[in-house]
Order: sequence, then structure tokens, then C-alpha cells
Amino acid sequence: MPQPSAPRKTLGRPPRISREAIIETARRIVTEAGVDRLTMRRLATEIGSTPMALYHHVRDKEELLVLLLDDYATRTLRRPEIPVDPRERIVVAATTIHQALAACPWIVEVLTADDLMSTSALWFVEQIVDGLVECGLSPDRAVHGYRAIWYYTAGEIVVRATAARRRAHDDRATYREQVFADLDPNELPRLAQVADRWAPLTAQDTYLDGLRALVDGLLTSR
Amino acid sequence: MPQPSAPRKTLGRPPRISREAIIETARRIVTEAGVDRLTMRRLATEIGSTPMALYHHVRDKEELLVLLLDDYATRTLRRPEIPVDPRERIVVAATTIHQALAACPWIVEVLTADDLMSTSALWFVEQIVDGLVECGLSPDRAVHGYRAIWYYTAGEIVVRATAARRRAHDDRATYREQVFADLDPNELPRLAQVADRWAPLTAQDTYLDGLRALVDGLLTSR
DNA sequence: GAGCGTTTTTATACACGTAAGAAAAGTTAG
DNA sequence: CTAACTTTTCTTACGTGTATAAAAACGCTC
Repeated sequence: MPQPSAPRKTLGRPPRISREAIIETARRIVTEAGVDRLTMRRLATEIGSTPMALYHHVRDKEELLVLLLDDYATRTLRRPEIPVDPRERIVVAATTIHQALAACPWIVEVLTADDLMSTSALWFVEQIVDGLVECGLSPDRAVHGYRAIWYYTAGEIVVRATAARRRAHDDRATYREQVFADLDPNELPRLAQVADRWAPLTAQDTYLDGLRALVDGLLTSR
Repeated sequence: MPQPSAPRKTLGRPPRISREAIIETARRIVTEAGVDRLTMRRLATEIGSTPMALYHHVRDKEELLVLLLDDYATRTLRRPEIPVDPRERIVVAATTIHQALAACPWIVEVLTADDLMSTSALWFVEQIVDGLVECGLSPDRAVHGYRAIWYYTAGEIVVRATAARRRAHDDRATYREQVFADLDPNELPRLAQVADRWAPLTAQDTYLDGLRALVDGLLTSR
């Protein structure tokens, strides 16, 4: 790891590559060829270096992906107009983040970070926590509320993205259909009732509905 | 893939290993040595075979993990006493699943399945959907409600488990602390206000609170 | 300029998941 | 018995992330 504030001007061998250059090249590879094609070797050759040289600027591939996510967030997250109604403010902030993340599905492997801690995302966290406080929650409960919203949001994206990946990869969907076709209406009547509609129902985008329900519930709990 | 209903008695070379034996051995390895130590090579040698032989019984490692999760669910998920109040029924069903999954954190990589479709888990899905319907939701909205609950539940587990893994792996937590220490109280007042309490606050287990809020919100939405 | 300390880069190597195809071990038809 | 056919297993090989240690490139001091 390079020290941001070195005591001397330059000490030791001068670097030929930088963290910024790595992220930049990685971003180009991802946008041009997809995240699957982003390998440490390819990244190294495209940047004109060797694979192991990257590891002096990045701890491992996962950190590189986190950095890419941060970069993406900083680059595309634009602060929307914020409504005065605090409840709507929460919804807008969460929806904006969700929208941005859902638009780049390759982040799934990184999204399991326990928070979005990109500096550019913090503003959205602030909006959510502040909205919850303004609606009467204590600061502590507001943080918990934000966490619940984050769990819901991250879960939605991860689950949806993984399902899409599996669907593209093979036909395991067939297995699920089989399970639903073989349901015993006596044991699981409700599921049998909706069995044939399950696929289209779960394909619908109901993020906003669930989010509103969650926010409503968080605000009415005393 | 072995055909469950072969036309003839046995045709072709008789198998030396079976899917069940693979799962059994894999389970033993995971419980004894952890999921990290479960490699196709080790599994093969411990079962007395070769890595590629496994691939005639299992599509890939991910499917093996899904099968392991199914096996785990079937083995440990016990149906709890179900309250008569439908709202409580939903909460109990979701909490039971959450508890079981949270107890075996290695599933994180699999948990991104878009549903828990283990047969033994379907009963819990039924309880949730049925509870929502009994509270007045249409079947379609009940399915959406179940999905919201699943997003929240899966998100909570994935986020928490990943955070724990990172914490054990290295000191990226320090980075987060740094972010919170450097907060500008003018720009992000609420976050600055709770900055020093953020770590303990987010460490608390508030799954049940969030779940109740979500269920309440789902049921009061018309 | 020779050695030294520091930092970055490179070379080599290992374990992993798994693709591709050859080999093996049965049953059945002639 | 032999040959064809089927299913499972084994051999070999590739690309991956990355650990380890050696090498290289700089400023510094004597």
C-alpha cells in the first residue's frame, strides 16, 4: 500500500503504475468486455505490467472490485431533488441508490459489503437517517431503520441479479417450475394456488412497493 | 446426470459414487474443516475418486453448494408451533428460516438463490403467503410481500456474514472508522452525530424489529 | 562510486474449478 | 465370442487468484 504522506519526497523504486491507472483500466475492461473478462493477468498486460505488480496497489481482486464500485458510484450517483416531506425523502434516496446499483449488475459480488461507504453514497445515507429522525425516530432507531432499508435494497439486487445470472447460465429454472408443478394442494394450498403465476409474479419489479411498506412500518412503530 | 427412471435395469458402466455420497462427504468436510476447505479435489480424494468423476453427478461446485444447503435445511429446519394470529405466523415463519440460515454462515455464497426452494423450506413460504392472504392481501400481493420479506432476510444474512468475514480477514473496518471520523458535521450532520456509535449500532441484531416493521407496512398498505 | 535502506516490480510456483476427450466397465445384439 | 452401444471414470490441460522470494530502481550516506 502506498503511503499518502511519505516523509521523504520519493524513496525507493519509483512506481510505474498507480491505483488510479489500475481502476481506470479495469473500468474500461469491464465496460468493454464485461466483468467476467476482468482478470488480474489481462488487467496487467493491458496496463503494461505484470499480475503481481497490481498487488502492491490493491490488496486483492475483491478490493479492486470494491474500488470499482466506489468509482462507479462517484461517477454516476447524482443527487436528486429532495422532497420536503421527510418520508418521501427517504424513499427517493433509497430508490436512487437502488436504481444506480441495479443498473450495473456486475456489482453483485461486491454488494455484499455491509454498507455502501463510498463517500458519494454517504449523502444518501444521511438523507435516509435524517428523514427517519425528522419523522420522530431516535437517532439510534434511525440508524437501525437505515440498516433495514439497506438489507432490503441489497437483498433485492443480489437476489434478482443472481436469478438472472442463473437463468442465462443454464436451465435450473426448469427445476423450480418442476417443484411448483408437483405441489400438493392439500399440504401447501396457497402456493399451489399461485403456482402457475409464480414466475411472472416474482419477475415483476416491486422494489418500490416493498420499500414503501418498510418505511411505513418503520415510522409507525413506536 | 443420472436418469431417475432408466428404461433398462442398468446400462453402461456401473457408478462407483453417488450424488448422496458426494453430499454426505461434502457435508462432513464442511462441518469438520469449514467451507473454505471444501474443494473438488479434496472431496474427490476423500470419497476415493477423481475430481472429474464428481461432475457426472453434480453440474458444478455451485450446484453442490445448493444441494448442501438443501440438505442442511432438510436436516435442521423443524416446523415451529404456529400461532393462530396470521401476522404472528408470518413473523414466526420468517424468523425461523432466518435463524436457521444465520446459524450456518457458509451458505452466503449460495444464499443469493432467488428463493429458498428446498422442499422443506416451502412450508415456511406457505405460512408466510397464507398469513398475508389471511390478513387481507390478494394472492398476488401476498407473493410480492413474501418476496419483500425474503429480500430483507437474505440481505440481512448476506450483509452480516460478509461483514464478519471481512472483519476476520483483515482490517478494512479501520477504513470505515476513518470515514466516520472524518465526517464533516456541516455536510452530513446526522451521520456525524451518530458516528462514534455507528459500529455498535450496526452490530446489534435488529432483524426482528425490521421484520415486524416490514410486515406491518405490508399489511397496512391497501 | 560503493554500499545501504526502501519501495516497486518481476519470476516462479501452487491450488483451484473445470473443459475436452480418452479409457474403462458394464449390457446387449449378432 | 465379438462388436456395438451406453454410462461412468480417468487423464491431461488451461486459465485463474495469489503466496513467496528474488530482482530492480531509486535516494541516501560514507
